[in-house]
Amino acid sequence: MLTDAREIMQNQAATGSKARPSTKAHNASVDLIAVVVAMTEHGPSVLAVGAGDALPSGPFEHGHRSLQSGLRGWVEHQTGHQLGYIEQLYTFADRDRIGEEGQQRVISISYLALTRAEHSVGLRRRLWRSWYDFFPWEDHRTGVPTIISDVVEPRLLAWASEPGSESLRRERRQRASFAFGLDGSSWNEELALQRYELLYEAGLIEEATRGSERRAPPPPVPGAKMIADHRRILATAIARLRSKIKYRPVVFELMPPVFTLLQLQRTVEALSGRLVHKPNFRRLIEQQELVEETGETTADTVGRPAKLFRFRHAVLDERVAAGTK
Amino acid sequence: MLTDAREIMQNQAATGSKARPSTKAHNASVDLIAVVVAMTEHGPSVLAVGAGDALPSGPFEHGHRSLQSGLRGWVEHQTGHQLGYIEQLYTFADRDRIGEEGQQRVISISYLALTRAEHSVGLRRRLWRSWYDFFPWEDHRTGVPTIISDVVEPRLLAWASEPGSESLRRERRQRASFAFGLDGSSWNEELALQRYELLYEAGLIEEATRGSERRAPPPPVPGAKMIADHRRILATAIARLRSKIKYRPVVFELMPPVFTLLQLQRTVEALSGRLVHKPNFRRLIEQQELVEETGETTADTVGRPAKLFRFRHAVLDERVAAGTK
DNA sequence: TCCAATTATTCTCTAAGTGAGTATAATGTG
DNA sequence: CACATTATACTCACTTAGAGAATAATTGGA
Repeated sequence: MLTDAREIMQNQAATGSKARPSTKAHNASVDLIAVVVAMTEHGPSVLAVGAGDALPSGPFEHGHRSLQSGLRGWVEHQTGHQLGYIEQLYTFADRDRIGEEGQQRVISISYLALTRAEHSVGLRRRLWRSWYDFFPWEDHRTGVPTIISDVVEPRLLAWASEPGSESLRRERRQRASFAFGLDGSSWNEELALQRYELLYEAGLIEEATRGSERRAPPPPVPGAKMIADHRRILATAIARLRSKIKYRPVVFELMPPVFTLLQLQRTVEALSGRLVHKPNFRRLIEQQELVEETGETTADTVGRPAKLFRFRHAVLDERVAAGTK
Repeated sequence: MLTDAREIMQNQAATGSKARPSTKAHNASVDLIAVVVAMTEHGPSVLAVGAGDALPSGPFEHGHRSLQSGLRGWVEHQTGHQLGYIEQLYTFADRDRIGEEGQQRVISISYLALTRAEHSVGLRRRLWRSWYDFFPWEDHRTGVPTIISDVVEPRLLAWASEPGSESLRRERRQRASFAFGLDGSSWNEELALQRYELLYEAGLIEEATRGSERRAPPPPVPGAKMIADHRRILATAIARLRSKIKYRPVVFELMPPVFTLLQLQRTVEALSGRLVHKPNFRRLIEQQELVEETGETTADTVGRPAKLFRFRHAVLDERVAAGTK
């Protein structure tokens, strides 16, 4: 069907400067990359492979019914994890990765998947790592991390003071303040990607200085590195998830079937990287009718026993907006 | 760089059932598809090619610096339009479109682009069509369109009454009510994609009954058809744009450099398909400081002259959230 | 047994935001 | 100069969101 459109386009393009003489199909290899998130004892964690510095990924194959099922198959077969929720993140073409034939480019399609760590089956090699290992400046649950005032802020200010036009310097200072909540700005947890990109641009991310050996790069800001652009993809996933939990009930994909409201709150806090007001959180959850009581209570720990709840799957049909803002 | 990751994955996969023996690259051809939106005299319009039933699209080429610049190049050279704002929509692999060699699949990457119709240069063949030509049920500016109560609702209810389990029928009724604001539900303009998918699933969209000639399809609901899945891509774009204008100042990409507040309001209304309260709209725009006065006023029409405004481009740096909710 | 510590749960208060209506101002037209 | 028309300003009720205080039900030990 689409051939019609392409022919039309090429006929039109024939009058432009980018006209292509032939109808030869243009080839690329397609990679599927997954950011698989689960809650572990170490906090919000991501499934890593290799030396713990790579996201699961694999080529899109003919046997795959669709992109999404291809990804699902890869992750399930490799790690024994059933992915509950899958969402496409972004598609990009890496300019620097030309295949040997020169006629090949790599298209990477990245996904965010949510699961539970217990869904792990078998003993295959895998690694859950807290995403704050990769982004230590993103965890504000116990206040603004010291790394920001000790390392990030001075280095960004140094970068913003490099020789150049005054307007460039002011713009850099402004972007740094905005992204990291410096000066009067407030911290916005959804800016995870912008923060990573800013540090990358400032040369403070290890991945940014790989390959180009022109001059000695400045020592990078703390945070575990990843191969290729995987850390950027992870930052994209974090930003997307932090935004999404506010208007869609996706947190429950990370929860056990039955949980207390505090456990739910802790999960939301772990994802967003900041604490929430407990009574307000409860009010929000209950007035949205996201959960229903099981009738049971916990007895395991100290303090008053908490009621147990389960997710009301019916809300998925009932409403459009429902989340944990 | 990514080769590392892929090798790791394949080593792991070797223990799974989907192990692939070779490292042979998997090929696909990549199509870029653009939904180019502008305001014309006919309302919110989309750039169509061919018989007005196809979105501009073209293959991703080696000369393209990136996917986005590839798309930009295609559209600019074909239509003379400068695309201000480009945003990736979705990437999908069409199962039914296998290339002649059998070793080929088509990956389509769709984009939403915003421009102004006046940016048109030259006389190349092109066509602006109101997007309500394709989705007549989406325009609620003059009340609920009659097509909903006259055609959509009865046909959907008939579909929801087909033989099957009672739970299936109830679920269908519920989805129809939710998507189209029937019964007690209220209309939600952001559900454009869900509505199209529901009609498609119910066999009421012409594209849904193409190819399969098993039995006589029911007559489709009014609305211009498009080739392949282009109408679905357009629905995705509409939904995305209707959502986005609420929290990001993207409307201004569609506005002339200088405009009145009423013109801005009419544009927002045209996009969202519903009327807004004029005083509240003004209050919102002004308190967000999205615009600044030029000092001039209009003199062209009847009534009190309106102040002219221009977009404050500074807001793009200042804030994260800024829109026309 | 009873008090302290701990966690759960409910309420209140306030500020800010949103939806809807009303009033006033400035222009052109008959 | 009344009047239609569009622009602009103001008000009010209602809902939502942030923050703190108060009360309830447990466990662990003095």
